[in-house]
Amino acid sequence: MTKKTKILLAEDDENLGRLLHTFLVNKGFDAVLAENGKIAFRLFGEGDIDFCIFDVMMPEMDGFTLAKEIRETDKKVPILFLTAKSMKEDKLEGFSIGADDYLSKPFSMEELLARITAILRRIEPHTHAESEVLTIGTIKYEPESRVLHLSDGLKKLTTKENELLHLLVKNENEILDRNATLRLIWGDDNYFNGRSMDVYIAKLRKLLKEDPAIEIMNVHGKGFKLVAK
Amino acid sequence: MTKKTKILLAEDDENLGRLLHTFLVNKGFDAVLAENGKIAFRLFGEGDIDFCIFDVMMPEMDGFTLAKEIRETDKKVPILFLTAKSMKEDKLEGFSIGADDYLSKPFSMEELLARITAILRRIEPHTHAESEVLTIGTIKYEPESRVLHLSDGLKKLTTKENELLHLLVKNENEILDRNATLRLIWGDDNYFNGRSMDVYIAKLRKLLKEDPAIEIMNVHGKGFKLVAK
DNA sequence: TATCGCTGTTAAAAAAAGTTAAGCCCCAAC
DNA sequence: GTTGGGGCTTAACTTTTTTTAACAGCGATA
Repeated sequence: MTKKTKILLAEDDENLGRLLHTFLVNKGFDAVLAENGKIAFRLFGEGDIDFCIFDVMMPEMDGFTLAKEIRETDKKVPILFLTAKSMKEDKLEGFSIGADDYLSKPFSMEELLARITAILRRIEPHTHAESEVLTIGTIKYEPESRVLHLSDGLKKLTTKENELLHLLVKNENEILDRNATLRLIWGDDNYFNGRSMDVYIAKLRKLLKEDPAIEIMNVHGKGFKLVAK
Repeated sequence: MTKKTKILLAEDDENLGRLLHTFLVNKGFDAVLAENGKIAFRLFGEGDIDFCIFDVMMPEMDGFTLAKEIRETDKKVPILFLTAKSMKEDKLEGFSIGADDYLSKPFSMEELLARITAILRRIEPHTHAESEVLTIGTIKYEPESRVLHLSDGLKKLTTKENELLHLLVKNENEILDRNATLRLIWGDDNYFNGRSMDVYIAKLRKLLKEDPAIEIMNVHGKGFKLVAK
């Protein structure tokens, strides 16, 4: 049994939001509805989102800004924008951010479904995570169940350990921006959260120490980078 | 080891061109710089180009004409345009030709890099990890893991040491422009960053001292040049 | 050769990150 | 309601990395 595709839906119009949510759940998706961009960003940080549908115009944080923030730490998750009308400017801006598709209101539910399935089909099959098992060097890691397979048994990670490690692994060999990570996991990139993050980096290094090929390296003033030779 | 992505860069502004070229090479791409559209077109005919970045306004042959010519024989190679300012007309014309993205000057290097990787991700599943081992004289150097193999053991380089050395090695026997390097690594070519760079040059000289054939020589008023006799 | 800007070098200061432990808060068990 | 443990944050201290300062030497140019 494969895991359901989890869709993050950001729509401020209450009626449309509920309608979409119900439709998606009916079609077999696991959908979460956020009423504005800020809430959506927080939800993205928590859950394991497979797909995004963002209304462009929303209060608090618009769809484009939201997408930009998310792209700081996740370069792959598909994003589909909903625009109020056929706006060429918006389309251009959206595609440059890394949008996967567009839908101009009004649209039919069937059309939306067609776009979603089309995007999901052309993405690597393993991307819709079905209790995925990742590999860090020689160590197995299951982000869903927050378990690390160490030589002396299983290690159950805490929420923060898991969120940080998952981000590092997803961005393997790339710099994980310090402030973007803080905003995503801690909600704010202030000094103390930064120190907290450093403490977690130390924890993770200790856990991953058993494979000497794994290194969480610091990039001074920028962030951290996970490399496994 | 995977083949590097070869980028054709057409930019008539010499400073920007070199900066872009250096940046792209530093980021692990195989980049070729053309100073106008005609030269770029000839280069495209010779090498097998994986990616194009064209300035819209250039002498001899502008970016759009160049793209049209190339699209005659190649419908797939990604093309990213650089526009002088946010020009809506140009954007529309470019997309109709088959542009993949746009960037309006001024833009940040990081933004450019983000766009390129976003497009490459769409085109083909791409492998980023390539653990290259470079050689400076008799000294082995691994820029990815920031390690220098010295006679008295491994030396882990700091972020800045590594960035600077990597640039020097990639430009071996060529002058590494002082200001371009400063903008690339330090983000700004002001006086203090310049002094900081000089300090790092001194550090690197000390590290590489064990091979007398290696020299980081100064080119007064221009920059530095790494030579290994 | 006098001068001024550029570079070489070392040391001190400042900023960022590594580490360990103490403190706090929430929640569940008693 | 109290207690205790787990998880996270804050604190304190250390180390590393980077920047700034200070001074000496060098190079081009008048």
